[in-house]
Amino acid sequence: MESRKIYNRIAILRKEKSLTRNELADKVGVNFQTIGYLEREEYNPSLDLAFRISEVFELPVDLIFSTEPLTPLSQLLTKK
Amino acid sequence: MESRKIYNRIAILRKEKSLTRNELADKVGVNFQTIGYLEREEYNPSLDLAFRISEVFELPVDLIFSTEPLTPLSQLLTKK
DNA sequence: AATAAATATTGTAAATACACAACATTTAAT
DNA sequence: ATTAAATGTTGTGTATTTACAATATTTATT
Repeated sequence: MESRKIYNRIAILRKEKSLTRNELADKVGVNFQTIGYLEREEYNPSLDLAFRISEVFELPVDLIFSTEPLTPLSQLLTKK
Repeated sequence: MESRKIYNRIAILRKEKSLTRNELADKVGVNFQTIGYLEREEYNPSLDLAFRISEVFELPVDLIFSTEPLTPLSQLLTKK
């Protein structure tokens, strides 16, 4: 199908919680190197993995992942 | 990682719009048989495909897909 | 500056997603 | 009841996701 690249906020969200990739990987249930691949956006997560990450961060999938390059989360909070 | 099964509302949403699988497949940009696989939940879509479907239906990913078996959408609209 | 911890890179292998084809079955329309 | 359209089933092939290992590089800590 020629899959589009999906952008994500994993690295920022992980740092907000002061987690290492290893720690996040444990919570999510994947290899720590998989977190690396995702943060570098070298490949897209499966839908299940996206959901696992969304559960760990307690945020909807659409807030963490996007088909468009991501602006900093803080920017989303400003009035306009 | 042992991927969990993801449930979805594709069939209902498609029927609400009176689309055939072929028509939905065209909009989404996949083979019509892929829509079949997804509706039967025989495999999970990639994250990109989930986003494409979410774009076609103009609904967030989390409303269409879930790690839990899905209740009818109508039920979501009732007070309680 | 030396060390340790974290992250990046490269490579191999397995599982899953997706395309596509051919045929069977079900559903809808006349 | 026929026919046509839609959906299901089975199978093969390719691409992508993930695991894991080994080593290199970067960043933090002392």
